[in-house]
Parts: sequence; structure tokens; C-alpha cells
Amino acid sequence: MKNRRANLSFMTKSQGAATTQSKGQKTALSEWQTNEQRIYSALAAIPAGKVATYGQIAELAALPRAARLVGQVLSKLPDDTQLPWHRVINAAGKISLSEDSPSFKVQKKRLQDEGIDVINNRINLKQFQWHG
DNA sequence: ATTCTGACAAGTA
DNA sequence: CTACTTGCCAGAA
Repeated sequence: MKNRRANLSFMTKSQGAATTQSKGQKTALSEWQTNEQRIYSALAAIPAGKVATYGQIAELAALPRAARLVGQVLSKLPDDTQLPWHRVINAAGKISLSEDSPSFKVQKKRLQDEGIDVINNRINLKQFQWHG
């Protein structure tokens, strides 16, 4: 993890969807949704017994190619969340968590409990990927 | 304001 | 399959 990027001064500011706006406000009418909010919605839509990739969730949240943001959001979820974070795996068909982390085992177990085969740390996307 | 760093992805070699 | 590059977004330095 050394010098990955060098110059990105040319990058235009967020043109994707919602730019960061002062949070904590309750504009009664114009309800802006943070990117994080849309990710929660997309996440909640994944049916049991199916999985989705980070990129897929990002796209559903109107954030094409922002898969990393999805990972960042999931990492912040409280332990008691109701959202099916365990149904999100990477495009390679594998769980992105460290096999050592406690969460890895939780995710694997939950998937198996839903009938998803996790063979050799891999999941067959052709068979279990959700097509929403 | 600028630079780094991720539970990532897709393209190229 | 591995290695490297570029794209995206947000939070931390």
C-alpha cells in the first residue's frame, strides 16, 4: 500500500448523483437522499437465498462504479443492523472479509443458512446472484 | 485545499 | 490465475 495514486488534481468533483450537502437538516419538502441512504435501500432489496456484488449494489443506488463506497458503508453498519449485509460479496464470487475476522464466519454461516453454497470460499454467481 | 486509504470493479498484459 | 491502472465516494490526516 504505497504510492498508489500520484496526480488526480484533474478529477472533477462529484458529478455522479448527490453531492454532499449539509446533513442534519429536515427540509420538509425537498428530501435529499445521501448516497449512503440509497445504498441502504438497494441493500434491503436483496432477497434471502441470493447474493449481490458490491458493484451491483452501487449501480442500484445510482452510483455506477462506486463499489468501494458500498464496502465503506457496510463496514460502518452497527452489529445489530437488520440489513442483509451478508448477501453482498465481490465480483469474484468471494466474501471480501478476512477469513480471520469474526464477521467472516458470521457471513458465511448466514449465507449457508439461506441455502447458498459456499464452497472453498467461493459462491457460484451464475447460480446465486440476484437479478434485480 | 490536497493526499491517502479502503468489505470493489473492469480492463489490459 | 497474478499484477497493475483507472474510476468512484467519503472520511481521516
